[in-house]
Order: sequence, then structure tokens, then C-alpha cells
Amino acid sequence: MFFGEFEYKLDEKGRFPLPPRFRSLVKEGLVLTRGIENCITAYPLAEWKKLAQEVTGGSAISRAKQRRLNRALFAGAFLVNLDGQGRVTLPPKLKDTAGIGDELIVAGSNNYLELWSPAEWEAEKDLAQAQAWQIIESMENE
Amino acid sequence: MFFGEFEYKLDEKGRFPLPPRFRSLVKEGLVLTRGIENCITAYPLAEWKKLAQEVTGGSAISRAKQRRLNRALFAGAFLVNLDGQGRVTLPPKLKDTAGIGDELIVAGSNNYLELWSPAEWEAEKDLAQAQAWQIIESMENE
DNA sequence: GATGCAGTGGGAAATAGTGGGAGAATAAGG
DNA sequence: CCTTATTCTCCCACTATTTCCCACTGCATC
Repeated sequence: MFFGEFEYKLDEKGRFPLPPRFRSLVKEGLVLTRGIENCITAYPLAEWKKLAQEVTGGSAISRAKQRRLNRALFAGAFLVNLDGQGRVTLPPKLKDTAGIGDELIVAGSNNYLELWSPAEWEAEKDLAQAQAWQIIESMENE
Repeated sequence: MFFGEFEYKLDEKGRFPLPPRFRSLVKEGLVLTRGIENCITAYPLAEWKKLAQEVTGGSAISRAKQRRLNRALFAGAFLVNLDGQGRVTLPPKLKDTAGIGDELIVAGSNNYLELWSPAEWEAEKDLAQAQAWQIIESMENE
């Protein structure tokens, strides 16, 4: 389970350290994909396989959509491993799409991690915080 | 399992390198056929045999359609092997139909690969990304 | 105060990407 | 049918990049 919020510098080779507490959870590898709100999502391999299974397993959609789904899911995914120091090399394409420069935020999000540029993270965090209370309160009212 | 997105140049002989991580998966050979959305699909031989089995096994279609299907599947298919450097020579006919010039994109898509011209890939990728989020979100809402 | 670990940086060796050449097979022409 | 020319395939070689490993500094803890 992934908790917390961490800020790191990317070195000139595009590497950043995974928070040490998470390293044991991604021994099999880490799957990086483009997230929805302009961030990068990082799933442990096993988790990602489960997700892919769920999404591609459903036969409720047309073959054309299925192909598109496969492209988005698989082609946009990068399987990476930690180096001896527990670092991850961020693929340049993902780095660019997420607008990450030489710093990034690693944010835990239940069963996966998110990688953000610090600026966008701040904006998103405010939004998330505001909406979270709304969601919780609307739940309590039921 | 095929992941990720790679860009390569075709040399003057029409060859391109298969991403090293995939080379062990296509030891028996690689079957190239024309894909639907103006790309080339590349299946490992074993996967392609399975696919052919499924498609030709179904008796739900007429013999005329069956023949057409066979022609499209088998006549348009090329079985290629990697050379000593892990490269594939792209058959000129396929290269032309997919509109590939001197560069191509190799995109993983679960159990097969797709080969695209860079321009068409970019367009398709955006489409795929957009549709994928719609599908995923519609699933989550259930 | 010392010890250990986390974050950061850099160097070296292996590997990936690209280019070219030689030999074999095929095809065409005499 | 033999010779010649061309194409295709297989093998060799170079360079840039990447990946792996080693090293340092600062902070926290004991």
C-alpha cells in the first residue's frame, strides 16, 4: 500500500530514487503509464497485470475499441526496474507528457503511485482536498 | 507480453531492429500481416497459429467468406526471422501499404506488436488514449 | 560523537542502434 | 545449358547510449 508524498530531484540521466519504504513492493518491476490528469501512474507489475486483465477481459465492447484500448494501455506502458541504489530511470517520453522538469513528486495512492511535476501537483492537491471533503460529506448524508 | 513504444530508422535495405527485450519472444519466427488501421501487425509464430485456429475454426460463416478470410490471413502474411543482430527485414509490400518511409514505430499491444509510420501513430495514439479513458471510466462507474 | 542510511553524483563496461560488405541464391539472357 | 548480373541474406564493425556499479555528503538516530 502506497502512502505519502515525496519530492526528489531528477539527475542528469533522468533518474530518481523510489522512497525506500516502497522498494520491497516493486521487486518484480514497475509499470509506468500516462495517467489521466497529466501525471504518470506507477503500478507494481502484479497490480498492473490485474488491472489490464480487468480492462481487456470485458467482452462488452467492440473489437475496434478493444484494439484502441490495448494500444493506449500497452503501448503507453513502460516496464522499468530499480537499479542497485533503488532508483528508477524515467522514460523521456513520459517525462515530457507529464511536464516534469528536474524535480518530481512521488505520491502514494492506495495500490499505485503517481508521479507529478511539483507545480501541477500543488494545483491538483488543492482540488483533490476540496473535492474529497465534498465527497465524504455527500456520503455521510446518505 | 509486449509493452512500450519504440522508434527506429529503417536502413536502406528496409531493416529495423526489434527491441531487445522482445527478441527472446520471437525465436520461432514473426508473422507480419497488414493490420486494420493502416498498420502492420507482428505476431510470434505460436500466437499467430492460435489466432488462425480461432478464426478459421469457426463454422459460423459461409464458405465464400471463409475463402476470403483465408486469402487475407495467409496470402498477406509474411513469416520472417531475426538476423544475427536482432533485426527484421520489412517486406516492401507491407511497408508501402502501411505508409512507412524511413522511420517506424514499434508499439507493444498485449500479445502482439504493431508497426506504424510515425505520423499515423501519433494520430492514432491520441485517439486511443481518449477512448481508453472513456472506456475505463465507464467501467469504474458501474 | 559515532554510525548508518538516504539522496545525489559520476565513471566504466556492456549493449543497443546503425552502417556496410561479402557470399550465396535466384533470375535473366545468350 | 551455361554464364552473367542482380538481389537477398548473413556476417562483421563502429559509435552512441544506456545500464550497472562505486563513491561522496548530509541528515538522522543511537
